[in-house]
Amino acid sequence: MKKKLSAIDIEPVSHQTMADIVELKLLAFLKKSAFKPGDALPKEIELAEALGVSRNILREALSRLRMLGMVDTKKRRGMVLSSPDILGSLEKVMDPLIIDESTLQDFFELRLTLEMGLADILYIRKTQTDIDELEQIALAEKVRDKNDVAFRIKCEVEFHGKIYRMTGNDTMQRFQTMLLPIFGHLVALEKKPAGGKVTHLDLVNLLKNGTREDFRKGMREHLEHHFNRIVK
Amino acid sequence: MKKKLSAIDIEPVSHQTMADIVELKLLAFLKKSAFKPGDALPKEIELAEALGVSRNILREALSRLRMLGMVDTKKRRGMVLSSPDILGSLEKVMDPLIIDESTLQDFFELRLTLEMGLADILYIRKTQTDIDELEQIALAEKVRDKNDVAFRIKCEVEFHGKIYRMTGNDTMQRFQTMLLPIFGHLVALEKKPAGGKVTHLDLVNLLKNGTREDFRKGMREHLEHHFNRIVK
DNA sequence: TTGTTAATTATGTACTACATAAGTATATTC
DNA sequence: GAATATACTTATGTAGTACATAATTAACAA
Repeated sequence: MKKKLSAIDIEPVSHQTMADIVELKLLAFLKKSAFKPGDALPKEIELAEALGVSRNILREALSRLRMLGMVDTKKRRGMVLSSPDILGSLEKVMDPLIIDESTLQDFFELRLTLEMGLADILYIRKTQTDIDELEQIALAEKVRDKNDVAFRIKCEVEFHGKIYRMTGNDTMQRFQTMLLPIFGHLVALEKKPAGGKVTHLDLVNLLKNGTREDFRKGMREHLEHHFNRIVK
Repeated sequence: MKKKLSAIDIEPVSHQTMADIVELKLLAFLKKSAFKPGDALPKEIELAEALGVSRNILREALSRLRMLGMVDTKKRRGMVLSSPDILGSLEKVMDPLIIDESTLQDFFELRLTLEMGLADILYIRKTQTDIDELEQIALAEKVRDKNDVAFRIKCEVEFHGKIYRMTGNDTMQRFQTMLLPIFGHLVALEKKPAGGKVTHLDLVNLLKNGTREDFRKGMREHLEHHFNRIVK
């Protein structure tokens, strides 16, 4: 899905700032030095002197690492390396209005790909309790007018969200939650509601009685109209 | 895959720093104010005054947004909003040694899920040229000793990497590249090589002559020993 | 041992000063 | 008067100093 945004596709000269360089050096330092989460790091003044920059600059770089969750600082105690919150930074920039079109499309496809690949893990981890809950969600959809757009979207989010939760994979679930706005943004551009032939309730029944591949085929048909958006 | 790392699973008091707050305010400001990429932003001093913080703090927050690729700054010209490099920040923290065990496992599963879901997009976008190239890669594997670990890993990376490229989805491809170290890290812990029954060459043939579902089943068997790692 | 107080110290914040690069205006030349 | 050269202006980039704040340690008292 490469897309040239301008006729002159040339990279501007990289004017790296000191903070950029220090950031990279710190990242390399942390990874290379075999620090483990919890290990204490040198204090700011020492680092600044070692790097030959002002404390200001060092703090700009550290501030970035702090945002990534790579280091944790407390007063007097100093800095310690910590396990970064991988998806945290992703969540911050996930805004359909800011992300460019082609990347949006990429994430749309990524989401569909995940949805099609879920069956395997789902059939390893699914429990009767989960299936019952999923059925409740699917049943709840029928009580209201299907022309109520907000309600329909809410049902979609709830149902597919539950499926992701059923994988027992927190990261996957968070990832899906992040992709929701993008999905909504793109789908909102569509003309008509266009639900697939296979309903949520059908999927629940497949999950109950069908094989992994039955479920996957059902999911594919359920998502059919989304796949139609993908161009060659 | 939730996992308690310590007996005392309690969240430490959140002592937000000014930079944290300013960062959040800026993010909200940028998203809410309906800025579009390319739009000029207020200058540092004005922003600092408006927020009631020193220029130092503001710059720490701005530095974070710059790292995310959300804003771009040039001297004298000021700051402009830009389309962030979504995966850029992810790449920085993707280090198997730093990420905690349960998240590593999550990403491992995420990768398998993607791999199983690829068939759909692959069958939309595949071209004869791509299939030929993939076949070349698969054929090249047979010329060398299969006990050469480094070579085997190289083949794996090349083959699966090519498949991701064939989706035409840059984001997906970058994502997969990021996941490679994690995959390697976890697989390195395994005792024996343990290749699946379905070889790369088999997959190529399925791609040539088989249906989407044929290919997917082949992929499943190819990854079978990885799926065995997934516990209930 | 427990609780209180004081000293210590590394991070957090503010402010000032100046360097640098990129526009803008002015002057010079033909 | 148009083109070039020069000086000026301005917003970001970097450095340095000063002090506030909170957490740790040490000393002391109950």
